Amino acid sequence: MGTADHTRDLIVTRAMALFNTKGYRATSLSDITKATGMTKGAIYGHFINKEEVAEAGFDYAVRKVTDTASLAIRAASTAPDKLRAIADYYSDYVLNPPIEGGCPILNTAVEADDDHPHLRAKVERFISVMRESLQKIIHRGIREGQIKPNVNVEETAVLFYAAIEGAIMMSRVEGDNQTFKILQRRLHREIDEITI
Amino acid sequence: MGTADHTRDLIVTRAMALFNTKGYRATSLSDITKATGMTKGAIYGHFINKEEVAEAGFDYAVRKVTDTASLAIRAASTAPDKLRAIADYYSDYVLNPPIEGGCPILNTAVEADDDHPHLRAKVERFISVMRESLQKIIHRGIREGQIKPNVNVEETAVLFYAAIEGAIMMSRVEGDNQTFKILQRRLHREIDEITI
DNA sequence: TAGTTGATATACCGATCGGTATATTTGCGC
DNA sequence: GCGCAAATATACCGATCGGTATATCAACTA
Repeated sequence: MGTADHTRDLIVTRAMALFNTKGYRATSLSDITKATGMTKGAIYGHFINKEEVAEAGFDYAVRKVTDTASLAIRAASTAPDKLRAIADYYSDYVLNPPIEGGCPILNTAVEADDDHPHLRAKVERFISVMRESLQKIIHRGIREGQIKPNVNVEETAVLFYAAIEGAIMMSRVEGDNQTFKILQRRLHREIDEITI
Repeated sequence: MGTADHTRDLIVTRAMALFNTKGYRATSLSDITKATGMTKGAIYGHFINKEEVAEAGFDYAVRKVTDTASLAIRAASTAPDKLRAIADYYSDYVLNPPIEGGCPILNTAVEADDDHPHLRAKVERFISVMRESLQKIIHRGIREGQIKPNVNVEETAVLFYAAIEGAIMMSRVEGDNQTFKILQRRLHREIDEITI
């Protein structure tokens, strides 16, 4: 305990790539054994069932998305620049997602909203965190005189994140990021308009 | 032939409700037999395999969404009113979707982008039609002096549809349409701003 | 009413599913 | 090197999967 369990990490990362590409339901235990080079015995030595692998996989995905995103956000100093950094981060994300298979939030949200209540709750929590992060950036921008004070913070945060996730869906179906690039330009324009 | 095949329609509509709720992969033939009250023999008398049921189901879903949406759009006379009608249509759509289980475009896009190339292509085609419809409305609004001529048509269409689909995803995960209502207000505000 | 045809029901197939019980291997304290 | 415990591998389970072959049924024609 406490020290890193490399086998468990290997299973989680490889399995999550499969879950995020094919879906949780469509990924079988034997898919995971092939991808990891391990056997069922090894996997069930670390997890009680497939569902636990899925939840650990989603936690790992959230950690990875959060880490890479907040790195990009922190690199920008002003609120408008942070918002631009988010739009740009997701623009790259479409074809080079941190987890193979696209956006794990979007994918998990769609697959888990009926079955898999634990996963659904985790997605809901992430979306809430994301919205609050966006709102904090905008609020701080207003407080520090970088963003116009009449901006509706809640609406802007929802518009940003909803549009980003929707455009990811569109771009992945289309197989390129042209659509996302169009949205990216529109978000930049939006940011310019609310910047003082 | 030529005349309506009620049995086939029954299978398609009941199956699509399942596909849209649980997913294509997670819906088994025996789920479909239970939902329709028919047996495998009847189903395979009308379809060569499960994939064909899925494609017929998606076609039906697209027809239904298109029909109900264009009804709402046509009821509005000016371009800004048509855009408002679309935002309002989808606001109701979140909790009372025309097909049980949410937005079939979003659900199918996420599930089909790796496997199911035919479904993926159908989704891509619908998204393209939707974008063009939005662009036509805006273009016509500009031509008829209802919408400001400096509006970027392509960007606005992508922003609208992406934000709507993203907000549907968010709202369904959250189990209510509060988030979509916020987006709806933001879209109305956007429409007001581009209206002459 | 007998025969025919298309629709539906039943019974069955091999494959694969998630999961488990048991065997084997690995690595470490001594 | 020995013994033990944890990690991993193997073999197997019942259930269910999509699909098919065959049997039964319903409706219509002659």
